[in-house]
Amino acid sequence: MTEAALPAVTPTTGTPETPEEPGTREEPETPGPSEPSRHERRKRATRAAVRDAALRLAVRQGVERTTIEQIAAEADIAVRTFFNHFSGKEEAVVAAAAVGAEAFVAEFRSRPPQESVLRAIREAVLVAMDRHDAVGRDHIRALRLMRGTPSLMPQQMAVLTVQEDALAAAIAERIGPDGGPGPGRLGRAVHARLCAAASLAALRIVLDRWLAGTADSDDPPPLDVLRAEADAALAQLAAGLDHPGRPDGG
Amino acid sequence: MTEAALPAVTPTTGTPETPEEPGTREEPETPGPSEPSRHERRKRATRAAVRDAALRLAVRQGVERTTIEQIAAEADIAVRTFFNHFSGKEEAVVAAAAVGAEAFVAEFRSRPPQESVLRAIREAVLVAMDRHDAVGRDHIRALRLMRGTPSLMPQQMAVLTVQEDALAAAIAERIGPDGGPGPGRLGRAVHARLCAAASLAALRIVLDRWLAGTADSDDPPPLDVLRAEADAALAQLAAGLDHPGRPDGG
DNA sequence: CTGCAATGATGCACGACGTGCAAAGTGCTG
DNA sequence: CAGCACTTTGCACGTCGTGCATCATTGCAG
Repeated sequence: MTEAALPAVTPTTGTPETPEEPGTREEPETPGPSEPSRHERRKRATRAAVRDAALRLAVRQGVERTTIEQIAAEADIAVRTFFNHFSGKEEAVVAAAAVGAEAFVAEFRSRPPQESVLRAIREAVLVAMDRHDAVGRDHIRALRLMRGTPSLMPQQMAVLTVQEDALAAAIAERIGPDGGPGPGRLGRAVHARLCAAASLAALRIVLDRWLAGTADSDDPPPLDVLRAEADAALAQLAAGLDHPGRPDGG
Repeated sequence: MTEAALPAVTPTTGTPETPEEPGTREEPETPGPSEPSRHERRKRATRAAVRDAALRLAVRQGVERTTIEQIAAEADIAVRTFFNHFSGKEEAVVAAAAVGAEAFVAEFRSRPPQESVLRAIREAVLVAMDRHDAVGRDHIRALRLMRGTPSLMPQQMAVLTVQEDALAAAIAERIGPDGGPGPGRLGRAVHARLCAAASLAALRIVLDRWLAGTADSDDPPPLDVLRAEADAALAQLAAGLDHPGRPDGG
């Protein structure tokens, strides 16, 4: 399981956004039109540092015993700055869960256009899972933290909603403009969002079950079980919830 | 639209749980085994009073400008007591959204056993919507508050999760024990939860769209549009997301 | 290079929030 | 009635959240 394994509910204990040391990196002469300014990059780096510090502390000592002051100290910022980035510690802890989701949506966008929506989602999920096979202890601990801390649940669900937005937008583009063969009685936007929401819910459910089945072991759980269940749940959505076991035909 | 119209995202501005005046109600000689104790009834009444006060104040002046002290005063309790019931003001405001959901699940449970899962859900939704046809101004205001206040979203999603639990349990009972004809490649529990989560997501999405379409009007929105879209979305889940427009056959 | 505007970080103040604890009030049982 | 369980309450106090002004960094124009 990797950072990009599943949207939303998959935190990372490392950061792909390495905080930049001022002055230690060679600067391009002129930033390209789509390249973030230094301001923007520093801001993102600070945010990532805070997010990762929050998760580290929460894994180490539990969310309830983690204070914002500790997070700020760990990230080497002022407490006041913490609130420039997050509304509270739960949001910071959970923010790590969002890290891999952009890659998942990008993978979905790059699927061949002839694949059906749910087929493309299924493939994107499998690709994301296959990206790395290493399952680290720290990673499992973070997942378990998320699952075992009720106070994190609202923010986890909120993160899921943001990702639902992104996936729905990608699906809407895939379906194409209204008037096409697409969504039948539902409008395109509703259909896209329905696919996104249902798929993400399926992934959430499957991940939760998988983690539940591994609660008492320090060993990395069998990833192929998770992979198979995710695929089966998505296939079920494709084929129809009133038709259990039906081949999805997608 | 009524209290029981849709699960989770439908608040009420009145309370079906009338706070009891101590000493003004005749007591049965002995509480039955399933009848709540007075302790329990008082606790529930307090909770309902707080919840309703929170929603009233939030509708009146906005969530951000509503303090816990105001809510406590409005509900005539101590601030300390507020925290015996809710973790924060957002949870209190959103708690009203959960009021009608038990009735919806009960309606689902009472559907004829030969109906498919999604058919039973569809029928329960339609029954719940038809229970009352009056759409009050206060009610629409509450719905719009929920939609227009980002800080409420995590707690709204959390409420949805609780109701997903309840609906999934009901669905699992309906499906029957594992080993039956039921869920195919997915286990019974996963299938039940998948149905619950996807259905509730559909209702959430449809309600959101409906409210978006009524944002600029004080008039009650056309309820039959909401009814039709909810039914169409659930039918789509029944028939398969990769088969837009397919009759659901359920 | 200098000046200026924009932006993020920071210190500070202070009201609001969240929690533990003990006391008071209420309800139930024997 | 006494004892016990449960809910509410007052209080203390650390933590949190926000507004505001200042500082530091960055990017741009002249």
